[in-house]
Amino acid sequence: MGEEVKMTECEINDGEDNINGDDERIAVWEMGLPTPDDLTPLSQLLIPPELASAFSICPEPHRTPLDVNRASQTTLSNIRGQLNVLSSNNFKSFNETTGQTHDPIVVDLDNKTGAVERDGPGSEARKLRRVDSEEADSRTENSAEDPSSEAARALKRPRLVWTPQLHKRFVDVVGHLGIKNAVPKTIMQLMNVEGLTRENVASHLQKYRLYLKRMQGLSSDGPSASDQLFASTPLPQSLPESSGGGGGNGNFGMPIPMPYHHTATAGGMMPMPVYGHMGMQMGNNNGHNNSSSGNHQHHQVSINGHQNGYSGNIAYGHMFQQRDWNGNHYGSYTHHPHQVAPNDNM
DNA sequence: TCGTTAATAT
DNA sequence: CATATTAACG
Repeated sequence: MGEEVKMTECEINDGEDNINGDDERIAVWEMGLPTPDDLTPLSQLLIPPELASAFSICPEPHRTPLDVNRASQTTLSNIRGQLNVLSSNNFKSFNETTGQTHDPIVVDLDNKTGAVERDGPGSEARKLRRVDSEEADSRTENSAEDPSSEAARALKRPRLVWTPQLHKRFVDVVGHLGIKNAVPKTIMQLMNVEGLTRENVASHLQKYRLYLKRMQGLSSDGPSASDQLFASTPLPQSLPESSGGGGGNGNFGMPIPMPYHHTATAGGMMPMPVYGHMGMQMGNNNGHNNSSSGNHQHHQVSINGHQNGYSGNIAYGHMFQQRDWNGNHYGSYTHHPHQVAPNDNM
């Protein structure tokens, strides 16, 4: 069923530096926030792949700027509240290690299998879709008709792929909050990734915790080959979060990003798509190596409108598996359902 | 309602 | 088999 829809969208805001005053802090945050204009509309919103393919229609109205705006405001409000409550974690520069900043996360919507193919020039290669006997999804759009974007959202959401970037954000936020405050909702809010749900975060958090536990249990460190994603991220020093209300906690702060424009220097990171390979799985870390040897090209319609945003991206969909960046290949892909490989640059 | 944890799906 | 989603429970 779920065919693959890939989406990329973006929206993370970036923060920078620590500020002391709450007000100031907030102000900064606001600056960093995507703001309606920047937020940009996702290119496509997730739409049930099946529906899309069945009807060959492109997604709907997704979120209109208004929606985004609204969401943004909501987030902002929440964040404000949190900032006040959270006391202070001083936000600091974000990635000192990587030296990268957060990018807005982009959710890439791309359809692969079933999508809108109709136009496709030769896209005959339709992977065979299961006989559509009844696959046609009985449920059309009648039930709830809320043309609003919410409805669309409500419909089945494509499988979220935690790209390294997303995970990075996640880890950063968790580290920032401290174990105690790191709960799904808060994390989700701070990540400020559009399209990311509490459930998504909760699920990932679950895995993350298990990972940490494992790690901790097993002697020092040695990121097993497994946990590709986690292995690449620096473990937060789980410090017992202290701050409950007070003020500084012993936590180091992680920053949550702000307004910086990413310099698109020659680095080679652009927000684009590297769809090619790599979903996640890195044995060790990084380096971005995406050579473009990639073969698959999808158009990533990223509509990034952000000016300063950073972009990370969320990805849905399936993709072929990950190959190696360096030369290692993983052998496990028997039949991978789908994964989209986003671009990650951490 | 939210956060966890277990089960189920892909 | 790994990872993400859905269900169940406190």
